Amino acid sequence: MIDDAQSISIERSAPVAPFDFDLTASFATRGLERHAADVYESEVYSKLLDYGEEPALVRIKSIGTIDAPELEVSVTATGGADIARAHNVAGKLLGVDDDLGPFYSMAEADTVLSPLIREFRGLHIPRTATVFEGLVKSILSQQISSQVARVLRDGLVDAFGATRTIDGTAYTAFPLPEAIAAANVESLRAIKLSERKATYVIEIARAAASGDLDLEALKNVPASEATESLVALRGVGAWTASWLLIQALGQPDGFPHGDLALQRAMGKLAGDGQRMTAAEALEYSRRWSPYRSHATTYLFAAIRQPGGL
DNA sequence: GGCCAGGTTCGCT
DNA sequence: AGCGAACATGGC
Repeated sequence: MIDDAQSISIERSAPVAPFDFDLTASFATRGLERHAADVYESEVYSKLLDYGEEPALVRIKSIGTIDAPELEVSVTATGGADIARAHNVAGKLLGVDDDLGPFYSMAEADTVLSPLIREFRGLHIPRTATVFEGLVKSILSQQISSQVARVLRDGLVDAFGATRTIDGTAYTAFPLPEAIAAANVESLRAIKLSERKATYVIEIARAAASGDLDLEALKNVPASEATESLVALRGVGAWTASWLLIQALGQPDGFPHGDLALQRAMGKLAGDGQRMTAAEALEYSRRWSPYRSHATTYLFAAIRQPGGL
């Protein structure tokens, strides 16, 4: 393979301790070497970022410890990529600024959470590179098993994402709204989306690409307002919106009480063993407010473990 | 082979 | 407002 022309910029950064690099990177990739546009292998977390100019490859490795964390972040730019922007996004991908302290203080006294914060100490909340990425991934995940969702996400990235070869390895970025906006329903059906999901994703991509919908702006508004805007989109309900608060918008108190896996986990950990209803899960979760984004993340860390909840 | 997965919308009462 | 059906695919 022939590498594209490139320049490299390396910076060090210190996440807020405690920070477990392996746990956090593994959570971002669902324990896989590759998950959609994210790669985590040989102790390096990497992701090709595409903002419409030339893509930039971010590579992050740990050069510290859980209690004295330090990261080395390299940005490899092909052509005229925006290196400063890539460095800025890189830290957010693994939630380096995420301060676990207040959550841990609350969770220590909680019968459900206290074992989880010990088991997953140093897990930060990963963030998608763009709100669009989080939104599309969430829509693809609706109703189906995580196995099927993975097939859909990988298929979408492979079909519509920009690819660059760097140091002999091919990386693919999450597709830009423009790329999906230009697609048709049939091409998304070909990668196994239902006609309905295909329609929703194309509609949202077109709104984002045209500028009618400014998803990034949702990072700067209150959670209730962001939820209202998201739910107004066809294909987005309460479950999807709450996951976006957690995974894309950086809100502290998101809670997807409609989530079946979460309801099952809470039934086992805090109930009679049977799955909680959505209303029961929501009611129980109030004691974790305003740290429910963290609570959700730690519950899912347990859920996703082999043989987990 | 049928049923269920990390839901949502649409069309009926 | 509330309820049921349809949706697509992979695993058990």
